[in-house]
Amino acid sequence: MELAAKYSASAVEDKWYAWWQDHKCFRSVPDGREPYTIVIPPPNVTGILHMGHVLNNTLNDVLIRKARMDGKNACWVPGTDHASIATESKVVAKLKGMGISKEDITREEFLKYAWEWKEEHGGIILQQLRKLGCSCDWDRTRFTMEPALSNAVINTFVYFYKKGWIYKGVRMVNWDPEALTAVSDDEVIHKDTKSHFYHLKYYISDGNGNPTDKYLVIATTRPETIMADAAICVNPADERHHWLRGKKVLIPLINREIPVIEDDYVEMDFGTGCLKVTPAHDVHDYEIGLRHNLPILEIIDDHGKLNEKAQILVGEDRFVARKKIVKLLEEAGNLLKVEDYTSPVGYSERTDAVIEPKLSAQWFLKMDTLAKVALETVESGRTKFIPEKYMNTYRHWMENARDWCISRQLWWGQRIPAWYLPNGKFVVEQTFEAALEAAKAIDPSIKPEDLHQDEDVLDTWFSSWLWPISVFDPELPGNPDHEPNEDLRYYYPTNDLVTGPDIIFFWVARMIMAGEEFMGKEPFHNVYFTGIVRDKIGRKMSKTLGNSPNPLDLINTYGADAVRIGMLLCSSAGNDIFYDEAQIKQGAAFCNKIWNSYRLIKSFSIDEGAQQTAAAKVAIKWFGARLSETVAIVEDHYRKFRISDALMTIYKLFWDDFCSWYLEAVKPAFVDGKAAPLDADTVNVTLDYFESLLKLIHPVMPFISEELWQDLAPRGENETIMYAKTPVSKPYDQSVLDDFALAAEAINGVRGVRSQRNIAPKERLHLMIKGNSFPAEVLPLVEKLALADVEKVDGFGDAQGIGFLVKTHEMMVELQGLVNVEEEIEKSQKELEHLQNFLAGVRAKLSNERFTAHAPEAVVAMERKKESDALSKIEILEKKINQLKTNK
RNA sequence: GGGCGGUUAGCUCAGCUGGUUUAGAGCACCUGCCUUACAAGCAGGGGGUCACUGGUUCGAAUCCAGUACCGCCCACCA
Repeated sequence: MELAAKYSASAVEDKWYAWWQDHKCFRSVPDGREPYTIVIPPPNVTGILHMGHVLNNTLNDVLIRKARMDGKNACWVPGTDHASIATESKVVAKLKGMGISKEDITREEFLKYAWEWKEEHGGIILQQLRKLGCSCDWDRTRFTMEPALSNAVINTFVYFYKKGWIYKGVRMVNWDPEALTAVSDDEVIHKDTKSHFYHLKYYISDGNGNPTDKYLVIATTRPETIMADAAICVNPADERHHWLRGKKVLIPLINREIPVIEDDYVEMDFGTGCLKVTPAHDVHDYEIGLRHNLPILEIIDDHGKLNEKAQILVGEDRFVARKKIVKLLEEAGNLLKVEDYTSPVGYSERTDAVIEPKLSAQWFLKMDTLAKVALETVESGRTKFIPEKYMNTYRHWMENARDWCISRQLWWGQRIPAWYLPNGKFVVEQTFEAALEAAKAIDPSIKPEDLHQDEDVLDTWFSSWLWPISVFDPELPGNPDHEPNEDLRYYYPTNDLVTGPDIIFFWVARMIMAGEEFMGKEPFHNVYFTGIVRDKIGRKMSKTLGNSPNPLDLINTYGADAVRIGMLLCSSAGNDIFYDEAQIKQGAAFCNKIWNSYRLIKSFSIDEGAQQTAAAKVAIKWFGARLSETVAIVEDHYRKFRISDALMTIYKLFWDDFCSWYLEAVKPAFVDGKAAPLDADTVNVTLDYFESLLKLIHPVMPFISEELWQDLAPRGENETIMYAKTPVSKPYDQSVLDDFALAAEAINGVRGVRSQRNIAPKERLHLMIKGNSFPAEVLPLVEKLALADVEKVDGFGDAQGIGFLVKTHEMMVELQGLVNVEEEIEKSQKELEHLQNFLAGVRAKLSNERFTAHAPEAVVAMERKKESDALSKIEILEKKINQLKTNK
């Protein structure tokens, strides 16, 4: 293979991804090996890849590839989520564009459009994941609304219904007037919203529906709902309002008479102490209404518009109505004052519409037992959260979990398997046939056409909570008699789940509930929470802000490996990611570095007769130890899910240790303008080291590592780095590392002199090392990399030069006639001063009896070592300064 | 309103079961180099009283308390 000077990713990446797929490298089937399993957090089926996906799936892919190279049977199950609200709203929008309103077509027609949309856009994101390099077992691709998984959802519903945990009830729910559906409490986002506090006069009725001149004042943020008032409520202990007992008041503008009631709920010192009670449009008012048997009058319709029961402003949107009614109230003299007021208002997570509390019949799943069990799963440590801080959040939610509203007034999703009889009773069964039979048991005269299925579908999360089970064996959930199939037995529980903390309740908690309920076992051992990807200035990436780059563009420009590196570099667990393209550029630069180091290695030629240089020998010994040391560190990082640190450790090993030190040490000299051949051992060891590095980096940079690994040596037809074994850390000699560190410091010293004195890199220098204690075996390395003749001397005599200390080894680069002695003295004096200060600090510590008495021996010994080291350095410096002064 | 987490170099973060040469990394920055693997590079260099205040301790970035900001989660006082 001819290698260009620059690495170009795109051809390489497409080639190897296709090769991996052709060779079934991602495929996993149960066997005798230990399994390692991840299920993908299923992206929305019609979604497109965004930076959050890139982060998440890169992490997943790193983990799965690492496990694969560790010899495990790695299985990453991909798939998509039908995402009921998100997808339905996209389809509704598309139909709107075609001039079709959802209300004008039938459920069947709508679903036809929806499936068409799904076929058209579905799975795009899975194609995009391939560009990223994700090694999913595509043969296992699942979709939450495919027949088998839908069936699992229905079974689950019936199972819980028959267990008595699912019930239908009329409740105040969170109504999204835009999506026209109820949403769960968790899908409501409370945002502090500026509004006004309107103080309104309600006149006391004379008993015949006519106003007297007495009035009370209420304060409300929602004057448009006064027409639905059922009472005015005060706290029974509030003496200010005792005169109102038994009185009736008139609703402004419409003059409907309502009673004054008393309830502890009312805060005396909030507002005016008088609360207007509107049971149909406020949760708390609804509760009060129940306690006091108040009538419920709904004046806002599903679209958030006032209906005819409002009597006035009929057909107006609730916010328009608010403005208009304020004017009307003012004209009528009922508006006392208006205050600015900020209060939390609920918004729909999906549509951002202001949630309207609305009374409606919904299906609920009881949470008490499920939550209790799922809390124990995490508290016992059977499932660990990384970072741990999410435990607290989780516990709090689990301890306060409210019943889960699982019905949605949508069409895209699994339809609730409840069938109503004409008399209003209903039956819950898996199929229509079973429902008919059950119905006949209630009323033998029932005919098929008498049964009417519930119009609602189930919450998306009611299907995705089964994901870690249903992707393997959809028959199991809700089917207690079913024996788990081989896949489920082998792959479940999965190992790690990588996901965002924003869906800890929606998804993570509920998967744990379902896992415990149906499998009696946690669905995963570790949950790694990523941060949220933000832009450089900390804003959440969003389509509307337009601050989200298209990952595919980035992959095309920089390559998938570079994009992966860029995302990982700044992603410590649980911290938000501040995305910056510069990091991806850094990734691309790293690819190029790797590429070019390989170009160098490839250019090595072997001469069987050549002797291994002493420098090469030292370097080989050192890098072997360094590799082992680093591999151990990397393994530790992986164990702790510190992926970003693992990457940085490998990055530095590759760039600094291997390229800047090792390769510089072994690379051939130039003779007659040509690189001299090397001995076989050096070349072979270098190839070995390089291969180890490729294997280390492969989980993070799958493409370039495969490309170079394939070229590095002849490979078999089906061989791939994907299944090569992770390098292992072997025992190593610490003194080898220490000696090398000394050599490196000496080399840096010489380079520093060069830099200060502007001495050309190719000019050979003379380095003198005083005494004989400097390790002799690393001297050849110093000679080569410092480009200096190294000489051990007893003393520098009257040689002139620039001196420096490496630990306690005194060295001098001889520069006859080029040295300013004054400067040298000054420099040494400065260093001496610094050391003396340091020594003073150490001695202060050591002379403190309480320190020597209390501190552990090792710590005291360390301080003594510091003291003696400093002393000997000081001695050397003092002598040197004297010498310089004498020579002057 | 309740809870959780954070505040360390220009930026992003390590370090936090207290002591390892008077604080580390990557990027950015500055200086000099197109030196036959790589200018997406090489060599050298500058930069932080570890948010603030107090406490515990022989010793605190690290433990405790308080303060100030920042972020997140939960919670519909109308």
